[in-house]
Amino acid sequence: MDKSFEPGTIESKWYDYWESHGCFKPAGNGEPYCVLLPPPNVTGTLHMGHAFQQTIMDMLVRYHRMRGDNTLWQVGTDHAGIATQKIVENQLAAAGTDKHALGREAFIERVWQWKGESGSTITNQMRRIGTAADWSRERFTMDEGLSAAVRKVFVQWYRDGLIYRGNRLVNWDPVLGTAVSDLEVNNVERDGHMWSIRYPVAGSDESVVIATTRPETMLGDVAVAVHPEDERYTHLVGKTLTLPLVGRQIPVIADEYVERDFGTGCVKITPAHDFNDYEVGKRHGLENLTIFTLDAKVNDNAPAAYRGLDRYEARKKILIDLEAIGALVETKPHKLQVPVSQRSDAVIEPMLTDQWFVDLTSAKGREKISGPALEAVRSGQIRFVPDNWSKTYAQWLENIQDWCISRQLWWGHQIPAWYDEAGNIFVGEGEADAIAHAMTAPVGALTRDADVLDTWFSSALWPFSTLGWPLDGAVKNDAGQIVANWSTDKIYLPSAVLVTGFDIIFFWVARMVMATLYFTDEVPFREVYINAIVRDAEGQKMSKSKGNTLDPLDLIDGIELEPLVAKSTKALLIPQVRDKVEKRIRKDYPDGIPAIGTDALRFTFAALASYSRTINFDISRAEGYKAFCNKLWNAARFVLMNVDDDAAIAAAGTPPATAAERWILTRLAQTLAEVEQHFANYRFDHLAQALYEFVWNEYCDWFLELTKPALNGDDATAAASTRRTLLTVLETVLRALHPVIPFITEEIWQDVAPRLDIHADTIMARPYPQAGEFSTDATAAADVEWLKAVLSGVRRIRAEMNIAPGKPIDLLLADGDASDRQRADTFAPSLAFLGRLSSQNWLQASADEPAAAASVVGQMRVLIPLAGLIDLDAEKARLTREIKRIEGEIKKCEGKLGNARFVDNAPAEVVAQERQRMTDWSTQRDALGDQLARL
RNA sequence: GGGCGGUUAGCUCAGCGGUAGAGCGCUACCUUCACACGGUAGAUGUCGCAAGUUCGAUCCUUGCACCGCCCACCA
Repeated sequence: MDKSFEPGTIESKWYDYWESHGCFKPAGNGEPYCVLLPPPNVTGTLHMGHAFQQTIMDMLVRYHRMRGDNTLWQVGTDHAGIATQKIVENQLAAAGTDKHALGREAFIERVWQWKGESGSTITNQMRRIGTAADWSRERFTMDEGLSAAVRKVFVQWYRDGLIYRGNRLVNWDPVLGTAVSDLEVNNVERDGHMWSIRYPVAGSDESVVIATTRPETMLGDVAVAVHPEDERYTHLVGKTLTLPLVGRQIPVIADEYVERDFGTGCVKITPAHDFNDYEVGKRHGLENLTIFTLDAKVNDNAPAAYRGLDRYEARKKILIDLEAIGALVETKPHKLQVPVSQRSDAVIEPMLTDQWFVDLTSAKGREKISGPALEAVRSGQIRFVPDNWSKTYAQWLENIQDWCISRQLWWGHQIPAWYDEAGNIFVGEGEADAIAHAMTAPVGALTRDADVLDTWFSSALWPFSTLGWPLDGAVKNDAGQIVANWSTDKIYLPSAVLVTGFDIIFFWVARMVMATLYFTDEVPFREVYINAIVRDAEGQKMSKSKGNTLDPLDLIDGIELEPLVAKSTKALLIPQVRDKVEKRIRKDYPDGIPAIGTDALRFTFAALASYSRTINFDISRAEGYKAFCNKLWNAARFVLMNVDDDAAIAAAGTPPATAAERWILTRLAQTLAEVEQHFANYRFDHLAQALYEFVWNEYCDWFLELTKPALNGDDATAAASTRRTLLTVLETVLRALHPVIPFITEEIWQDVAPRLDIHADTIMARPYPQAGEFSTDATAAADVEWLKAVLSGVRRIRAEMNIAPGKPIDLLLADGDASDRQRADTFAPSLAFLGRLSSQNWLQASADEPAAAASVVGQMRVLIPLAGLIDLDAEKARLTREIKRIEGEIKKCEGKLGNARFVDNAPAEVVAQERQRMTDWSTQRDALGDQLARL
């Protein structure tokens, strides 16, 4: 083995081996355990969030597979309608053309081509993270089987009366030219204005003043509303106003929606371009007057002067014109929330359009779809981890709106609906099926609906569509192999746990619950683990324009400064931003990013994965875990070095010969028990910490050191037994660590396992270790604690008295009892080796006590004679300091024990514990006090 | 407006009713035959503020302050 751990050389070797040998496929007759990968965008690239989330899934999958569960990690990618279409549209634009020039069919062909080129980028990146996913079952949301599932679900919901088509006000993205759902709209605070405009009452000198942030929409006003009990205006209700600039006559209506205290208490009503106004309009039977085209220009319903103007140009002109006629009463700055499309940053324009909806709000929609989804979480059939997210989930479902599922795009699942020349709707899996299920025969030719479905519609079916539903056994991959069989694969439903981010609880999680319950009567998963969001070391969101993103692959492989700068600034078009980012990177990573390897990156993710909702990724922390990998590596080197060919190794089943072995096996069992708990609770941070501490602070710091005297001593039995225990604990802890750090554990295990006559192709094929496999020994544990205490005392004296670490010293023990004497005998070689002692003796009762530095273990004094080593004053000062500290502790104990209410009310064991503490401190204080007196 | 988090060592975070912890960083000493990606010893905290419950509160309750996120938004 090399002197230090070099991750690069082993990672691809083992990944290729595992994948090509089918190690990631479900196997065995154990309990089904399925994890669904949230399918990433097919043309995307891996970011830190993916890497973190996938590491968590991979740890679970590897753990359960080793536990013998029939484990399936279902992977795949999402066609990501808008995102993917946009990329290809940008490519076309760069080439000086556009999708309309190409035509729909050619455009879609072009997208498929792009998918073919870049679709495996992210899955190959996933492989670098080490993900043990069954790639032979990889799916794509637009593959044949999933498309069949989409059609079947759409048609079934339609026939069950749960999908409808309607002309509704929807969030319209005028740049992308499509409707988007409520969830795809962000409200962003922007500086704007509030304008007050005077509307004259027809045939009167009176007028009302309305306030608006969007004066251009006045072109579509059909009323002005006041509160029914607002006495300022009751006399005007029912009267008519003349809409300035337009001249149209509009009524004054009364509606409780109006807040009397806000503005003037008069609200202009534009039902076709505002969601609240739309509701008011419905209540009052008002006309919906659309005044914008689909690309947000003023249409022909407006006066000629404004037609064709963009909505913001129209706003300017209208304000000028209002000013000119004296109708503009006031202009003041106003902060407002602007609805912005997530995908294009365009300001959303509410538009009346024909769209398809899933009914989630009618009595039937609630009973059949949204209600059961709510109930599944309320009843505990689905459990959120951490639990508080179930509240978020429930509140959204309680206030849910119908789901607008149609998108005016080309890339996606085209809606299986046709229209005849009379406008009748025909829905079916194909044209013939649609006609066959219709009440009436079509009038003339059928035309297919041009729209596609929201990307999340197909994602919602992921839990069962990937298992082969509804084309049982008929879906084959390019190699002609069947990828999924619903009749046999449905054992993986419900899946065990969904690992995902809170940002898609509504987009995805809730919709999977709705669809899966409806079509399979099963919940899609039993648990939902909501992982944290990854931020930079300062807690800032990672963003390319800030220059604080990290590419997980750069952490794994390392990257020099110049390539890092080049890559981080490449896509940035604004020079100021580019300069800022470059400056930041040169400051943050003056030497580039060191290669830490996949294992260290994964360990870091595990160590950061507490229940908190954000994690701040700090490279220095990752470097620390790289050191851990190196530590493990070198521990293995030490072990292997000591079990070379002719070294005797005790036979399997031989009881451990030394207390040190019994102690480390005890600690191993305890650690494994903790690890099992932490896996069950998804506390990967505690899991990582428990294993880290065991390996470093116990196995390496103490056990390896304790084996040295045994390995080099005369007792052949002890040496042989020690070799077996060294190997056993190492082999076991490698398996325990494998789900977290798969590569290094496999690499080392290959060398270690054969020494124990364990033969398997891969560590993945071996069972996960269980606490019960190792017997515990409380006596041995206490013995080693004693040894550690004595050595700590000796080392502290050395350090504080400035005795060179390598200088041999004499040890004198005094006042101990029989058990101290026995332990001193047992551990004599260890004490000599670890304490660098030239001699160790018990102080004879009759002998004069030499001047010595002291520390106390229980009843026993640990003495280092001072002669020639140190001066008395230094030791006196040291003892005085120590006694003072102990007296502080005693004072605390006295305070408690002197309080009658504490003694009376606290549990007996707490009081007993406090008394014991008091005794221990007092013994120490007395012993050190005596020592000081002697000096 | 409704909801959910957070505030603990210089930094990043665990702990959550009974002696304040980890990693990184810091100080001193040590190239000892697994490892300097190392070893040994050490320093560092009125656990956001205030009141309450309790024998006892970093931990429970209430209020407050600051930071953050989600949802809904008065035109």
